[in-house]
Amino acid sequence: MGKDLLRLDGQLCFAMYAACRAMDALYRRELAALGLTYPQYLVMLELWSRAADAGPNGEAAATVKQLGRALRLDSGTLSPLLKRLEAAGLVRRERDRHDERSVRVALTGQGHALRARAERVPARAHAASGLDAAEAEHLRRMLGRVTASLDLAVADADATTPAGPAA
Amino acid sequence: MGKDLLRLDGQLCFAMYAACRAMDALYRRELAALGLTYPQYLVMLELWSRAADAGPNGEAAATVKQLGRALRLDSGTLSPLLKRLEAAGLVRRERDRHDERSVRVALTGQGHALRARAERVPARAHAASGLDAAEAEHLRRMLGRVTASLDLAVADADATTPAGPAA
DNA sequence: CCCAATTCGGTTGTGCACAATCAAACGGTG
DNA sequence: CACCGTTTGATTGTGCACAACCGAATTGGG
Repeated sequence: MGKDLLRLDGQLCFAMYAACRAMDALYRRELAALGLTYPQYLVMLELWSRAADAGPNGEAAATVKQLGRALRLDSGTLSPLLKRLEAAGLVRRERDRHDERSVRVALTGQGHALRARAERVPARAHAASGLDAAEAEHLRRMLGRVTASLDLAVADADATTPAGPAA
Repeated sequence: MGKDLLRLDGQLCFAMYAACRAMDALYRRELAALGLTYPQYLVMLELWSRAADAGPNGEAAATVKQLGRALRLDSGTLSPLLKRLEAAGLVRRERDRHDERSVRVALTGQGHALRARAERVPARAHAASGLDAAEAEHLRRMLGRVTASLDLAVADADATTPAGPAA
C-alpha cells in the first residue's frame, strides 16, 4: 500500500521537471550560436519587447527590479547574469540619475542587432515540441493556471508561518 | 512586426520555466521538514519504489547509472547529491563486489523510515496545483509527450552535428 | 597475452536559483 | 535638520545541472 503513491513516473511534478530539463537542453543548442544561455535569452526577450513598445526612438531600458518582476527572478540571480550580458557587450548598466539605488539596463547596438538572429528560435523550439499551435496554447494556459495556483499556495503558507515552523 | 513573436508571456517555454520554479518553491517548503531538496526527494522516491518492488526482504539498491536513467540525471549531478544523502544518513554507497566500477546506493534504516513522512507530500502538492485528478493526469501526459519529442529533437541534432558547428 | 575502445564514477568549471544578510539611499515624522 | 523604517541592489553560501575531462576497470580483437 502506498506503493504507487510515491511512484516516480506517475508524478506530475516529475513530468514537469523532466520537461523543463529537456527544454533547457534544446534551447542550449539553439542559443549556443547566439552566445546566450536560456535565462539570458529571457532577459533579452524582455528588453526587445520593451524596445518594440517604446517605438523607434524609445530607450528600451528597464530596472533590475522590473526585469525581476517580468521574469520572476530575484536580484541575486539577475545581478551576475546582467554583468555577463554587459561583459558580452549586449547591454549597458548604469545608475538611474534620479534614483541612485536603481540600475537601469539598456540594450546596446549589438544587443539590438542580435534580435534578428533570435527571431528564428521560437519557431524551431515549437517544431521540436511536436505540438500544433492549439495544443501549445492549451498547454501554456494550463501551466499558467498551475503557476498561479502554486504561487498562491506558497504565499498563503508564507503568510501563515512567516518563518519556518513545519507542523 | 515580429513584435509578438518574441513576446515573453506568450511563450510556452517561459510558462514551463515559471511553472517549474513555482513547483520547486512549493516543494522546498514541503520538503524542508524532511531535510530534503527536491532532487534528493526524487532519488529517495526511486529508492522507495525499488524497495517496494523488491518485497520485504529485497535490498532496494540501485547503481548510480540506474538512478541516472530513471531521473534523467548524469553522474556529475548525482555524485555530490548522493554524498549529501549519505552524509544525512539516508543512504549507503558501496562499490559493487562484482564490478568495482559501479557504486551501489541502498537505503539505510533512517532512509526507509523517512518514507512514512514523505507519503503526505504528493497529496499536498496536488492540492496546491489547483487541478483535479483528471486534469493533472492530462497535463502529465502532455508533458511526457513534449519531453519525448524534445529529447528526440536534441538527439537528432546531436547525430547530425556530433560536436558543435552552428550553421 | 597485449593493446585499443568502451564503460564507469568522479572531478572541475561555468552558470542558474534562492535564502539570508548587508549597506546605501530615499521618505516621512518630529 | 536628525531619526527611523522602507526600498533597492549587491554579496555570500548552498545546492542543482551540465559539459568536458580524467583514471580505473572491463571487454574484444589480434
